Amino acid sequence: MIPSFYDEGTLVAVLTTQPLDRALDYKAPEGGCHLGAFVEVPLGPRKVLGVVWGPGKGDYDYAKVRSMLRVLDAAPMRDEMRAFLEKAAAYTLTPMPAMLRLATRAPGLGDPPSMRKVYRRGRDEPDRMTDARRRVLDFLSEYGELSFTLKELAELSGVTSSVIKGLVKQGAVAEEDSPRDLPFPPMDPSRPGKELTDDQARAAGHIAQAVRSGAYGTTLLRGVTGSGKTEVYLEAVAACLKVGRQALVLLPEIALTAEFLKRVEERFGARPAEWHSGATMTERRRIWKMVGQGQAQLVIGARSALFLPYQRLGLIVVDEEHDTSYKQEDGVLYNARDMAVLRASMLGAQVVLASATPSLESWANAESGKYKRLDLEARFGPAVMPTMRTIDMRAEKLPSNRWVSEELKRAVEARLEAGEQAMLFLNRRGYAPITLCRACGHQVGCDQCDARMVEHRFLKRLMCHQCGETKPMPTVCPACEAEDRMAPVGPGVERLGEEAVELFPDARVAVLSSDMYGSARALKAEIEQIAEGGADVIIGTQLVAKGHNFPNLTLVGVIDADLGLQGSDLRAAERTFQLMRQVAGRAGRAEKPGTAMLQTYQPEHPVIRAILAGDEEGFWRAEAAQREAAGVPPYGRMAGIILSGPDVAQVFDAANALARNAGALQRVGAQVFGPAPAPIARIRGRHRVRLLVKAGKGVALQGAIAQWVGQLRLKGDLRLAVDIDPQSFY
DNA sequence: AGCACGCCGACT
DNA sequence: GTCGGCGTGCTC
Repeated sequence: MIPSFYDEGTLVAVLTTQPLDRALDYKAPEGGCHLGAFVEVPLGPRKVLGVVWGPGKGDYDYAKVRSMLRVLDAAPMRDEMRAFLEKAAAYTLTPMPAMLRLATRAPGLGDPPSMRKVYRRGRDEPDRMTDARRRVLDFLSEYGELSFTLKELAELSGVTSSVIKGLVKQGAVAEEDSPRDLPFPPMDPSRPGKELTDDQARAAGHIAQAVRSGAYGTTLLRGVTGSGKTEVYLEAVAACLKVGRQALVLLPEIALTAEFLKRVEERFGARPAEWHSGATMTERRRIWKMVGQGQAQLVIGARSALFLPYQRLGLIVVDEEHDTSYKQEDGVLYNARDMAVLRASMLGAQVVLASATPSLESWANAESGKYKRLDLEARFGPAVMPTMRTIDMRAEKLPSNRWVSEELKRAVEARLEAGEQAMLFLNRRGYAPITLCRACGHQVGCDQCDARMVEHRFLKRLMCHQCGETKPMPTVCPACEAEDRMAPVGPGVERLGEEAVELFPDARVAVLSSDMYGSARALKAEIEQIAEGGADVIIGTQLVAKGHNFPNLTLVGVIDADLGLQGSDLRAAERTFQLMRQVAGRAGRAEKPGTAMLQTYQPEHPVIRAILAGDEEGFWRAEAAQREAAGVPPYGRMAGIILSGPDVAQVFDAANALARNAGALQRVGAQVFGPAPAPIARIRGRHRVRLLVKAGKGVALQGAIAQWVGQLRLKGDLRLAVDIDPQSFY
């Protein structure tokens, strides 16, 4: 049993956020410290953040052991959280300090509560009354005990701050210190939610019951768009709040919309804590501290909200669980969906994985009985699903630089006449994916990466989608120096927008792409404005497929349904299936029935056929059989090892050396493939080489990999990253 | 991550 | 002779 308190001078192991490979011993400070305490410790000439991780190891020259500087003013990290971080680190092969950094992503963690001055009605009357003074006092009387900041009060009562200062001096206005980080308003789980259908009520009841049991469990909640998934899991949230535990709803970053938050606020009568990348430092600190004190009952957030210091978490909802953005692709490589299940299992909490189109992993876990599965029927019966059909592009004779088939064009025109919205979906940002020299055939590439530069006419530049590098559009070919022969080839959403303007001259055309708006906030505002009728034809990329409601949208045209079917990615078919289903689900979400048209060169492809037939189970079964036969996830295990460095030969040498000495892997029956250039062989000037590891389902892969890569001494600027359960094969 | 130490080439 | 490049190792 580890003691939970250490007296002054005791030897204690402290884990810091510095990239050291283990915890360091320190002496407990004056007044002692708790296990899990957030502390400041000296490290060389610096002061760094750390957490008391356990008793000291005592294997370091005692004379050199230094004393901790201070215990920070934050609730100590709970045993459960420390154990979770350790397990997550072991699973993802992430060094502990990097793991700890994920859990301390809030500024001013150790600062004493930040205070600010607030003002309310004081006891005394001013010696002389003036118009301005009257306005201030009337305003304050009206709001009773409420207090305001100086700026608020001055603005709201229409005076300058000097008037208020004057009143403070005379005691007519009271000035007080109040903590800047306020608790979140309590949620009211007993407010009535939306009325549920029998089907929904049954599903909600199941999950609520599980939440009340206080045990771990995972439920896959499957339901098409409009089937009321959100209402159902909000009932589970209500049940969780009622038993006094905290709840977390994870969403893909882009789905964290004002519309969604409004629904939550309506359900619980107050705004939850919102944790997302756009949050200010002040907001982050407030959420981190309040979650830790149990004064934020409900958190709605993107994947990193999983690492907040919850005190008594009872439920984690992972909405759109199949979404690829749950997999962090740089830095710490973790899948928030899997980590949510891990954390819940350690806490005795429930997980709800919600999706219209679950990932094959979750589908298989439900099949095998690891997860419970609940299916929701569409609220208004099957009629709400759009009519879907393919347009065989092999039969189309489109002029060059045209991508909208005659049939799709006519369908859009029909919607415009009916005063409804149509969407053209193309998963390619920018104007044209290729910029080609008509004289010599040269394609403009990025100087730093092995990727083609994509023309963004909106930005008036070429952009590399790997590293974000931009350069001006060349007028002279960089290879053969021919003048004015550079031409855009292929469609991007911007170019499709131009075509739409020509095809539908009277329609208002809007192009929605993540790079066309300065901020996520501006983009969301634009999407909402369009959903309310601000455009007739919507041209969009991937991001429009994510959970936005367009009530007047009745037609979706998928310009290139084949994008993503090809390629070496083992999840390509699954992705295309999910994306097509979701895009199709955009149409006819409200009362109006919708149509989805898929332009394809492969109308016979099994994925396209499964989409058309609406035969989801059939698709999953076929895909599962294929993966099982190939021994790939979820029926086998995979890991990627990416070595990168500035010198190709050096990177390859290291990768070859690693591949040759794979004894640790062979002993567990795992296979190594490669080295091969990673699909994107160069990013930001660094060459990337990849090894793929494939193993059977029961293999203890992490241990073997750790042992294997541990033998490699990385020289110079060489980096090695292990990606357990790689999602993207790029 | 920072920062010091130290071992080789270009300069005063 | 000595200044400074950045490869290597250490921080309790």
